[in-house]
Amino acid sequence: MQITLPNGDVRAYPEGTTGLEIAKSISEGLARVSVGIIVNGAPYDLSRQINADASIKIVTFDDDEGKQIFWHSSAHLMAEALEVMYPGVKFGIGPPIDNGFYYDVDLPEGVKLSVEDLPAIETKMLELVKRCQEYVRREISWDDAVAYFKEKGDEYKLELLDGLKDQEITFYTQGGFTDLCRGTHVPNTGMLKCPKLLSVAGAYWRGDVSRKVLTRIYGTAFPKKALLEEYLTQRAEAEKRDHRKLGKDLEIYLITPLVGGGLPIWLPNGTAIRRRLEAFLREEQVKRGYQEVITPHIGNLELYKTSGHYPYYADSQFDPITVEDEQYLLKPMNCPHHHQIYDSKPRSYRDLPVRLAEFGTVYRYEQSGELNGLSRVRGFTQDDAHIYCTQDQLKDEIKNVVELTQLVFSTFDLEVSTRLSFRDDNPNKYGGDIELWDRSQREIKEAADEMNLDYFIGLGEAAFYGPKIDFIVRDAIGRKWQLGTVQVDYVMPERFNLEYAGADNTKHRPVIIHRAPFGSMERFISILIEHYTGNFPFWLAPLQANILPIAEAHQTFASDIAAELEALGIRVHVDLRNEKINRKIAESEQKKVPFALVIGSKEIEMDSVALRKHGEGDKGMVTVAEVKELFLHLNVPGAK
RNA sequence: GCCAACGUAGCUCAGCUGGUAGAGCAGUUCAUUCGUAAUGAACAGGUCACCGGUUCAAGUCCGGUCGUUGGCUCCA
Repeated sequence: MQITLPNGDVRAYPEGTTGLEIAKSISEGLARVSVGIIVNGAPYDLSRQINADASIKIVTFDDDEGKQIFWHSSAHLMAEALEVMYPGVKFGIGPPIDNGFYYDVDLPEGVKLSVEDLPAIETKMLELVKRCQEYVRREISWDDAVAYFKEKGDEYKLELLDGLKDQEITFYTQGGFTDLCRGTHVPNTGMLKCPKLLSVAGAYWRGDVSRKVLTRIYGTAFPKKALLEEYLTQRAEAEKRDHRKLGKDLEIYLITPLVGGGLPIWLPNGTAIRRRLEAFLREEQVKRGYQEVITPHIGNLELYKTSGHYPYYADSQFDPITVEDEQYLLKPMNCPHHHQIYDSKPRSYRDLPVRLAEFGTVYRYEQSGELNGLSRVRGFTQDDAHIYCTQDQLKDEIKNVVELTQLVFSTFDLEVSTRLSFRDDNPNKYGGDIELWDRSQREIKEAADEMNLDYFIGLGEAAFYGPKIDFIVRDAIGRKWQLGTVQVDYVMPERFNLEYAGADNTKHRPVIIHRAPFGSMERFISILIEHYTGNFPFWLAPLQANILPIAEAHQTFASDIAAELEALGIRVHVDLRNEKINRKIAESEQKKVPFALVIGSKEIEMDSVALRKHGEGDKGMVTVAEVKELFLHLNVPGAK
């Protein structure tokens, strides 16, 4: 048979040759590190025979597919260790994930597992690694598979088998452990040299709140110790970037139990950053024809009944407040208020698009277990806007807001992934006509294609009133967060009976675009803190320069320079403390202030400052005029 | 909300198998007037998250509450 290699070479092998034999024929070294083989796009075990012409790719841990195989096998290895240590343990699912694997297990009655138990399990895993047990694949009939797990008493695997009738069932066995598994696996446990178990968590069986909570054990594994150590170091480094730590160190925000969980208080430094961001976006919005509005923090419940948000999202709203027999809701979103503004006077097609923007603070009841620093809170401010336009204007308007969103992300050099969030086929989750949905999804996709967006489609991720384009980033420890969003809405115009007079002198429905480039100021800033490791660019830094006189004799000159810079709108501080210059510099660096201006007798003589850039050190003497020029140049959004 | 872990001074942390709380930094005061990452000394600072229980004795053991963290579920 003819085997085509990734580089295009075609080689002849006898029928029934295994992946491992092909690997060996290429090189012994490759055979030693390969974990699987992709045959015509499908992953195969190396031990499995190939019986027809095929294109193949041998994968190692260095390939993404290889990592998945490696970690999936590691999950089985951990399962085997658990079965030895906790006889009677039952297994749910144990897949590979981004940086490792997990296995959901139901431990025997009375057994509780905590992180302290993980080292012992690791030790057992290492013992199994040393045995170099082969992973043996076996095709089995559905009935035999059911019989096996009935005998074993594992109702979770039986439930999984229920969903696999009429499909090929495979078992994998390594050592004494057999699992229902599609594969693929590494040849033997000996390859999984450096396993590391990381954490324990509860997880509902099949993600269903009404079902049993299983114990989920997270782990990872590497073929070399150096790789494991590198990974662990990276994790430790990432923790230092955590916005909750830096937010405290740099006095950006505060959360106190007395105010309430998820209700961040913006400290002066955080407020400075936030105001700069707002000013940046305001300016861009003015250029693009937005009008700014302000709406109250509560609204009559009827408003949200009209919009459909209540009771649709009742579970995640604070309970209504009753005032003089009327019920009010703490504002969970700004849109209905803006619709009232649109509807407050007759609109002509000549007025459209109407673009209403607001930094609007909203309140949502998030479950206590979900609260997370600034990323997930109960009170937050959206950089919200609603664009009311005609059908003809829609696609251009989508493009405009996507362009604005991209400007925002590029200004901060943020790497985002773009998701087109469409509906799935669960009719209960969505409102409005299916034709309108199809139309808006089509329009979003066309706009995205015409803009050459690099996107993926998320089915079931749409809002109840329409599809979205969502921009997603990762935080320091790899969790994904949605930031910006662009949403097309045909439902609210109907619900609020919004109209405009067309050129034909009849009433028409506008289309609404909801959009928020930052998403929430809180979450966006949490990401920025981590993205910059707290080293904010000059234009955003709460304090932009520390002015450091060396001794008392230099204080007047230092204060004069401070006043000159402040007059230019630069945020400076003069360190008049009776401290040595070394300490003043050290503290300025620790607080991550972009510049320090050291002032001594030499500088005064030359009408200069000694410029020190954060993280880079002494830049030498620079005249006061040059400093002003530099700072003004750096003090604009996106400047570097 | 659910599962698990954690909660000691403003911050970072120590406190062995229960015997009555300790360090560094920050703060205050004094001395020092200093040239590119922390000058020295003294002082002050804690109902050991909160409530209850066991015990002669609880920061330490047990239970509950609150909060935080890692996940799950949810996210307009």
